[in-house]
Amino acid sequence: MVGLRGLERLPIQGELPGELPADRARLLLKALADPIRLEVIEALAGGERCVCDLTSELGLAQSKLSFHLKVLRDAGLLADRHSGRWVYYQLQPEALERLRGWLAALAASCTTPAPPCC
Amino acid sequence: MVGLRGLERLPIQGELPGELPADRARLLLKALADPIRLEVIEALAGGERCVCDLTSELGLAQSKLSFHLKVLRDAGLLADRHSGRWVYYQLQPEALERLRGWLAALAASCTTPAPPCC
DNA sequence: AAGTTCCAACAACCTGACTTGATGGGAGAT
DNA sequence: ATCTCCCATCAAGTCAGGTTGTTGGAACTT
Repeated sequence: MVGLRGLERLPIQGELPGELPADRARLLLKALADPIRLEVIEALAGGERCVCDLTSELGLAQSKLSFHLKVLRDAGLLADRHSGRWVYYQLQPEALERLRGWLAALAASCTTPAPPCC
Repeated sequence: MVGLRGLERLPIQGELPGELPADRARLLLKALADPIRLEVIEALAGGERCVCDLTSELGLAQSKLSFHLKVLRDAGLLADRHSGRWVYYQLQPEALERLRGWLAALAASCTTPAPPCC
């Protein structure tokens, strides 16, 4: 599997309190750090899409796409919606926003000069 | 090696024009998506540090830390500064900011409902 | 000069993530 | 009921990325 190593089942979906622990940030980053998943993300940036639609647009094997969609969904980056025999996926702006907040916190005071050292 | 696969030597360091192509974003994300590198990043969030300092604080083999520092540096996330026989590393807020911008663009219109499908 | 410390780079090994192909379930159509 | 389509899941194989130990250069000390 993928974005995991012992922390796959923390309560990911419902977590709005801006603060994002490092482990959670790592899960998001790991989910995003794959070329195919980035294509999926960018395809979904325009709005919700169904799986069959993504399959043909990205030219991926169904099994392959399904694998990557699961990784993104487990990370909380995507939400799925079932309708008939189709499944629609949507990018979750909250997840992106939390990651942005984490990045902003890092940048806040990183330019402090180094102490004398050793 | 790591954050690469054919695009390791694009001009990474000097690139302020807010726009961040997907390939570049992927390089940043891949560099960040590692537990050890996240520890390094967080250690540097407080300000510049020398390598020997990081080695002892994170309890890492010198070779291992050097490997990860190179990945982060190649991605443009870190800048190094040599002084005597010491090397100081600093987090680059511009890189973080560019990534934040990329994330913001993704979130902009991702909640558009799906077209009828198939 | 020789010795020591700090750090980067290399080769070989190894683990874990990704790929591939196949199987199975759910929902609609005939 | 049967068939078809859409999608998730599984097992097995592949391979890129990370680890480990070592080597070597640069800078300072004695």
